[in-house]
Amino acid sequence: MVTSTHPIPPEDSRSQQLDLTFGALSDPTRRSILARLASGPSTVGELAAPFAMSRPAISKHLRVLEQAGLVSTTRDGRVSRCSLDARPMRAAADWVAFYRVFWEQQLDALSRWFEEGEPSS
Amino acid sequence: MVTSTHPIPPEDSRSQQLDLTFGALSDPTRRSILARLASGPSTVGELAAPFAMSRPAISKHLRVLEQAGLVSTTRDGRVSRCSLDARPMRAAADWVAFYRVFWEQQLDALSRWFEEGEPSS
DNA sequence: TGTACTGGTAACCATACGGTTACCAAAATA
DNA sequence: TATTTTGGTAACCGTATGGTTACCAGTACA
Repeated sequence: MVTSTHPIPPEDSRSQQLDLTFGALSDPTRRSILARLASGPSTVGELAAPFAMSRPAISKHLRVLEQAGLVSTTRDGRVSRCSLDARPMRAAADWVAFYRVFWEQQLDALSRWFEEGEPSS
Repeated sequence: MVTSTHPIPPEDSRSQQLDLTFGALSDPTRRSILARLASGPSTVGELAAPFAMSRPAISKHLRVLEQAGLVSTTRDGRVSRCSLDARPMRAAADWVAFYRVFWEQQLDALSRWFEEGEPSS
C-alpha cells in the first residue's frame, strides 16, 4: 500500500460554497431562473409561469438557489419576491479563471494544427 | 390557469454541456483532480494516491470528468494517463461572466453602505 | 364572512450520485 | 510460467435530486 505523501486537506467552507454554487448552476431550470432574475426581481408565480413544471418543483429549485446564496426571497403579504444575488458567483468565476491559460493554450494548439495541416490557401 | 407567453425553449446541446461542466465542477474531489492535472498529465494511480478513497471511486470521478470533456485519457500499456482539457470551461466562464456586473454592483452597494453607515473614521 | 389566489409543505416515486467491496483482465516482470 | 501491478467493472448501499399529487396556511377581496 502506498500511503500518500500529499494528502488532500479536508474541505473548507470556501470549497463547500463552490460545491453549492457549481451545483446550483448545473441545472438548466435554475440557470434560466437566474437569467430571468437578471432583469429584475420577480414573484414566484412569475418565475414559474414559463416552465412546464409544477409549482413545488420551482419551489425546490428556488430553495437550492437560496441555499447557494444566489437568490434572496422576501415575503410581502402573500407574494414572495425573489431577487438575484450574484456575489457567490465571484468565487466560481475566479476558480474557473485559473484555467483560462489552459483553454487559450489549447485553442492556440488547435490554430497551429490548422496552419500546419492547411497551409496558405 | 395562466398559459405562459414566454415558454422556455428545450435544452440545447450548449446548455447540456453547461450542465455537464458545472456538474463536474460541483465536487471537491473532481476540482482537486483538475488542479492536479493543471501541473501536467498523470496516471490514474498518481491521481488516486492523495485521496482517502478507493480506486473505483476515483475511476467514477474520472469518468464524470471525461463525460464533461474536461479530462482525456489515453491508455499506454497497462497505465492510463490522464490530461487536462480545459476548453469546456470557456463556455462556463462566459456564462458566469455575464453576471459580473451584478456582483460588482452588489459589492459597490456594500461599500456605499459602509461609507454611509460608518462615516470618516 | 366566504372565497379565491399565492405559495409552501408532506409524502411519494424513479433515478442519479458518491461511496464501498469483490472480482476480473491485461501488461510487466521475477 | 507464475506473480505482481494497474486499472476497470459489477453489484450493492444510503442519500440526494428532480419531479409529481394532495393538501394546508395566510392574504386579499367580493
